[in-house]
Amino acid sequence: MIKYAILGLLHYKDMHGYRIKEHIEQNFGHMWSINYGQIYPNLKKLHEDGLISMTEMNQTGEKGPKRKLYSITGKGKQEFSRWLEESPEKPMLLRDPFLMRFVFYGFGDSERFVEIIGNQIKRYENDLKRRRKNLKRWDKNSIYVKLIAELGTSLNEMFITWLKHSREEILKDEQNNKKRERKTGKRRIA
Amino acid sequence: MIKYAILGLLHYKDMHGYRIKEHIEQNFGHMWSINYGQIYPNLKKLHEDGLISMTEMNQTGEKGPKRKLYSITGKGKQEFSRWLEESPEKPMLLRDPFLMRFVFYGFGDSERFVEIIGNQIKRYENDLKRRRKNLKRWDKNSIYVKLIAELGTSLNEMFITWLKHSREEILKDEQNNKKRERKTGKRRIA
DNA sequence: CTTTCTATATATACATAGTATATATTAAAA
DNA sequence: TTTTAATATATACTATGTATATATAGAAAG
Repeated sequence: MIKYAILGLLHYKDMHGYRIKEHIEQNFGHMWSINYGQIYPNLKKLHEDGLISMTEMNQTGEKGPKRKLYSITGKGKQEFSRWLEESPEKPMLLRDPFLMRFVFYGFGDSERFVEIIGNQIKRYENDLKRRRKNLKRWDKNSIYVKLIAELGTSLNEMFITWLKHSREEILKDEQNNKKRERKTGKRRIA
Repeated sequence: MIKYAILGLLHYKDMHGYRIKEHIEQNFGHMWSINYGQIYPNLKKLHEDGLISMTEMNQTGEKGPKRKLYSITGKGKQEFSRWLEESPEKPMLLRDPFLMRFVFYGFGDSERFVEIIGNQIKRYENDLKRRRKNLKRWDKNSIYVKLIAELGTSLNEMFITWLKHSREEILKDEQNNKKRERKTGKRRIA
């Protein structure tokens, strides 16, 4: 999939590897991240397959070694369009180290987990502030990029609501458990 | 992370590889999927590290080759608890072949994309029906498992709303573009 | 009664995604 | 003139995910 993301960016503008990462961070950093370890091997593969072409640049007055500027080829544009108009097979995949733990929170100390949930709420409330501030920035972009940014804030809002709801439910559940313990205790004494 | 998911399931109950997949599909199939290619190598590694123990079973009256039943060890429980009480570092990661394409829809034929968005809406509306039906089933489980199921439906609802909103915005944008074309056409004639 | 089918069960090879780190170049700062 | 910082590319390694191979035995078909 990253292959096509890179192809799409080169469809928009010629770039070298370092610039691709910069571009993604500036424009999609709120939802997507990428590493050089994914970029350079993919550029190499795309070049071998003839989907992109490469020119070594002799830039002056710039730091660092020579840039390798990549352009999408005709073949590349064709392959990109083919992919773009496919109806995607696989469903959305949500991976999160917090949610992975959440499933098993029944095995541990609920007080600690209420604390961790608090941390998550803080994190995503900060994210949301930043996203809302950036939303206006996308107005000049294509509606598609703007809509993706809107999805980001919606997801964020929904998740915060769910986190707060979960915290309440866990605290309620904990109090019920304590009550039950007290009752059992009394019976034992009696 | 899968390492800890498996450890968590074995914390709940002794299982062999095949059963682990079955269990995940029955209980978390709506949000999580796993393959034997992830399960068996992980079981092997966990066993080597002494976090789980293994007994070959001599089951009779059952199909297939001998099962290898795994149990979590004391060391495994310790390692699992350590992980469980960690505050997760990395943020949520949403990966979706549809959203990856969505970013680049400005490069292609909007009519085709409206069609694809329609397919997505159908898919997630079916998912939502299934999820709502299953929600009651989680009442008997731990509140954590139940809350995760609720998150699933919330995410689903939010995404459908966003898809419908996006479809409208794209159609509106298309009409604006056509109007602009007609105006430019007139000017050219005049 | 023996071949074929199906479900159970384990295992490995391979591809893709993601992290960590090594290396080179040059401008600017100390 | 050595060090630091930014630019730029590249590779090694780990984790995740897909595809496929292999084995066993009950059930069904002929």
